[in-house]
Amino acid sequence: MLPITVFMEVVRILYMPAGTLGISTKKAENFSDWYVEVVRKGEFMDQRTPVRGCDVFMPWGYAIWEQIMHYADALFKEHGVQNAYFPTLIPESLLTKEAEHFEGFTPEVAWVTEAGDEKLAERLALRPTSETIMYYMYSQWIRSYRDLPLRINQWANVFRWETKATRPFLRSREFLWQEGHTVHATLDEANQEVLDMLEIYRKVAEELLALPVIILRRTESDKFAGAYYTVALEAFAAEAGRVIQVGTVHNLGQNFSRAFDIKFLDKDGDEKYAWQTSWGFSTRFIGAVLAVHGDDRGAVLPPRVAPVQVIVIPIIFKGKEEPVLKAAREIRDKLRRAGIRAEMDDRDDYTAGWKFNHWELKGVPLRIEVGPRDLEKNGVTVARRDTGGKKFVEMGKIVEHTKEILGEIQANLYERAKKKLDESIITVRTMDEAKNAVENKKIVRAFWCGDPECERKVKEITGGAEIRGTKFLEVESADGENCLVCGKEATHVVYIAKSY
RNA sequence: CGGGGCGUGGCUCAGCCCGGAAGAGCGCACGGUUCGGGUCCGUGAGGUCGGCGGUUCAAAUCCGCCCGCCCCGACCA
Repeated sequence: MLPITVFMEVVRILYMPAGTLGISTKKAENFSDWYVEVVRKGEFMDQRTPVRGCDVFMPWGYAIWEQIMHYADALFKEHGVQNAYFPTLIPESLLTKEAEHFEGFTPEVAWVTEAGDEKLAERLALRPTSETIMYYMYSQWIRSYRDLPLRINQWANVFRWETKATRPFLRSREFLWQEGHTVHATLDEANQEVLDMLEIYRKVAEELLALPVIILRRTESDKFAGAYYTVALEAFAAEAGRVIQVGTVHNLGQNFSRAFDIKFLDKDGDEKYAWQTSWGFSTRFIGAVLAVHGDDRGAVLPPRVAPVQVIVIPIIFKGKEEPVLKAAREIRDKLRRAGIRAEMDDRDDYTAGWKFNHWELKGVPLRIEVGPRDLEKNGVTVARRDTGGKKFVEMGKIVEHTKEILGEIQANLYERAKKKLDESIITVRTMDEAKNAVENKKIVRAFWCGDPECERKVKEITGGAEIRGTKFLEVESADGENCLVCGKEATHVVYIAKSY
């Protein structure tokens, strides 16, 4: 049984024309090419648009975003967050109000300068983020401590006019995201909000998307422009040796409330500036899912986020169509009634083998093959995407079995990625070791004195890797250790990696 | 912004050096055949050869300028 399967697989690969069908690049050999191919052949995104970096989220890619929105939105609302929508256009005078914020964003802001024949009196920015427009409104809404906490989220598009080459989902000029903006009476509350949001983001990453993350507090030089401090969640594309920031939570302190005059009358009768947080994740999450879980056959979607969890494929033989189609339809319907997102591919212009490959490219977690041979034995063949394993399942146990396997796949994808992440973190004490580890696609764990000059040297010496920050939820001690750059007493345990 | 490479049907590319009727594979349409890992056969549609200018009887091919894209550097929420 096994040797025949292996033999067939070898034959299949040998005769597969290069570059036309399936994924022609190996993930481990050329990650960048592999990634772009997965995105395109899986029909997640189309970059052949008239404006570079403003790409199309195709139905299959957008459906994943819908799943993410659905899941996260429920958690937000449970936490007391309300959705609203603010304008896309932000006048320059508003964007410049918080100096550090503006300086950070100005290199990548796209501007509207004309309308009809008229040149605008003031140019308008296509929002790169919405702190300024939202806080302009907040200052008009907030008067008393009774108005707090205020928690508003918006699902929106934003523009960041990157000069650098774009990568589908991971870096583009227009993308979709959610941005939450909260206002609190005290710093303690704002700090607690940061913790609460990190936990929600962790759930989205780890529990929905099966993406293990490291949660790091950004260095001063790397924090959000205008923030008091920034914490980010990093996923890890092992084959690329790069971390992917999939979510970020900022404690804004009072920087924006002072710039935008967000004041409230507190219980004690004193007028005070508010404490704020903002947090966001974007469609980059989708890129991280593809990059982390995908394999040499295409995308591998975690069941909880897969738009289609089970694809039922009837194996049609001439003259025997009816029983097979009928059984396939019944199985699909039964799965749907059990709350499973199931579809049937009964197109008669594609062969079964073609469909297997097609749905594997798209990353559907489970495939159920219904053919005459299966029906004779009163069952179906079930193939899982993560391991490639096939199994015969009796007709009466399909729903139960499907539920079980989908759960196993979800867990397996997380465990697999978690193992790769953990094994990739290497503690080093010298720059030579750090450089070497980065070149070997590792995440460096090292000790640092806190000097920005040493931070700059890390990037220079490693050829682009940066200090991504220190662990936020757990304290790691640097006692007795020395800075990997200057050798002085270390004060931080930091993580260093190349990133997307 | 500096260095290198590339622009030819939807996709991947050949043709260019050495000027002489725009090609292949895949995809697409139609007909048949097949369907348990990208079936096979036939017919067909589809291209301002990135743009402008020059040389020439004749330019995808040679020359100049411009535009776009990719890679390597510098910069970067």
